[in-house]
Amino acid sequence: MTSFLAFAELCQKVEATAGSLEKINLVAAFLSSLDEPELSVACSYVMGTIFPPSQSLAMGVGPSILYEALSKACGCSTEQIGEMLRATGDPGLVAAGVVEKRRPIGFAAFQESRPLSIADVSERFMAVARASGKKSQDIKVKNLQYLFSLASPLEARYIARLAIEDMRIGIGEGGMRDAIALAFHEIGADAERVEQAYNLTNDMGLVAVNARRGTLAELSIMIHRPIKMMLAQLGESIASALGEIGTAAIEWKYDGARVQIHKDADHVWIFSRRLENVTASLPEIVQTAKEIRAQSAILDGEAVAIGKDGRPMAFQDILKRFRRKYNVEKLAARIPLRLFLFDLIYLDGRSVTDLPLRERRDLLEKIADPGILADQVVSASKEAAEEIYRQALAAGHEGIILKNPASVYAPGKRGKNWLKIKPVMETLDLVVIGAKWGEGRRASLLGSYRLGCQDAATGNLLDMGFVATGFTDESLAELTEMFRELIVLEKGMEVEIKPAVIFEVAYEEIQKSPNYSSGYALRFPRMVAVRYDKSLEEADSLERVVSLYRGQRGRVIP
DNA sequence: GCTGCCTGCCC
DNA sequence: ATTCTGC
DNA sequence: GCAGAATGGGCAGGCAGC
Repeated sequence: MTSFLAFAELCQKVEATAGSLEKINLVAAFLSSLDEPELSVACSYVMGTIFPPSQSLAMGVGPSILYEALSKACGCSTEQIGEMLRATGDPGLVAAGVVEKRRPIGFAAFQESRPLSIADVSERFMAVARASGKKSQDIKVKNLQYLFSLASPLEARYIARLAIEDMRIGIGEGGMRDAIALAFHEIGADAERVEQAYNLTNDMGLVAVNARRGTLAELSIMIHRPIKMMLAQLGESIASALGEIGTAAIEWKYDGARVQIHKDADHVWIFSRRLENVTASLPEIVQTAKEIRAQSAILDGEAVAIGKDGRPMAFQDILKRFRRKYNVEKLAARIPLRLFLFDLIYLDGRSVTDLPLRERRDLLEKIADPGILADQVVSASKEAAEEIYRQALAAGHEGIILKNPASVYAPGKRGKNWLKIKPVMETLDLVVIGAKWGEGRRASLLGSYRLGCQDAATGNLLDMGFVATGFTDESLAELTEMFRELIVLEKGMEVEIKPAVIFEVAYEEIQKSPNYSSGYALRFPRMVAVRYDKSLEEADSLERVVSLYRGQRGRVIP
């Protein structure tokens, strides 16, 4: 039985190591020392996941519950915790610091308590996840409290990060893949096989156990078990994408939500991008899938809300359908979803991932009606691609995807065989009116900035959300120093800033917002330039935001 | 029973 | 989702 | 070029507090 302290020490070493090969060596050596149940748990934990998606369990713990548990376990105030968080930018260090100052527990109690094992922690996490109903928050808190009251500072550091499933030690799916391959290579594991097994099961613990037993090959595609979806990479331009791919299969990039449909006779399951089972929310997609002319199949596509005018509804409307549990039929009538299938993964008992796209498409066309297929044009012509792009945007969608017709279906891969092309939107010049202190690599830096537009009628600034990407580490440090002098108010992790600086901000779309005073917010905002040359009065107005909002759907490329 | 906060997950 | 960064 | 980290808006559901 391995102690949790050993796991925590591993995490500490991995976190402190810069080189990825060295990290992988450390993890691999640790994995080799574990028994089977521990191995399964440790693999998930190192990556910062507690439960594989197949278990349909969630911790239900975020910062709020974590800090409540910490304050109760150690007898400190939430204010103290807030201060430590601002100073360290790391929930793990907060936990370690708080546990260190924990009121000492009685000597007898200390003597009796065994050191925490990996299994102990895993049991408590299970109890946390299972708690539901009245008083469930208390149960979650009490279980975490128990762990923190027994933990050393180092253990607490990683219990805290695990509880919110955010490890940040530099090992993700790729690192764990390599570590498992290294730990069990003598039994026939290699990175390729490990990755494949993971992409087909989405459960790293299961993969590790099978790697150790030498049974990786047994993890194969099965109906009802979702597999990782193939993803598109951002292409630079239509011309460069055609240059890479040559003759390409060109499809619209729909503004919808990805669905993976499993059909077995009359049974249908639908999985989302994160491989959640969303079948119950999407009855009309289930119905549509039943009409597929195959005994069994796994299909890939996009669910899109289409309004009465035949045009796509706002993405926000699609969100009202996904994961809905109540009033499903009522919402389905108001926000009907249409299915656009673009790929086939499995057909009548056999995986077709190894077939080239063009053959998968041929099979797909045989089993599905044209009405539920994404249109596809195979062409090497830049003009043809540009015309499809224009049509997609005019129809209110995001752009196009160019696919290599000779490529296999690569689960979980984001590669050059699928390239997405999206328009660059206009930018807005917005006033920085607030900020939030960052965490992790952005500890003690302002890591996120609140933006406002001018309200010409009143002369007030109205906020329209935050921007937190587009900064280099260097620019973030400079901006923090500059804004430090402009802070007018601090509360918690947020600060209010004297309006003086203008950010030029790019975005994909303007959305209606119930959360910001302007009534609008940006979808995927990113900072593209600090406009030192612009004065406050030159910031964009709400009027301009509204006019861009009205004109953005069905946009025409000049 | 209503409201607001928290969490997880869609992009 | 987007973006930056270290390897 | 890949993998990891740090961060965005908005929705439903679940729960707590009133």
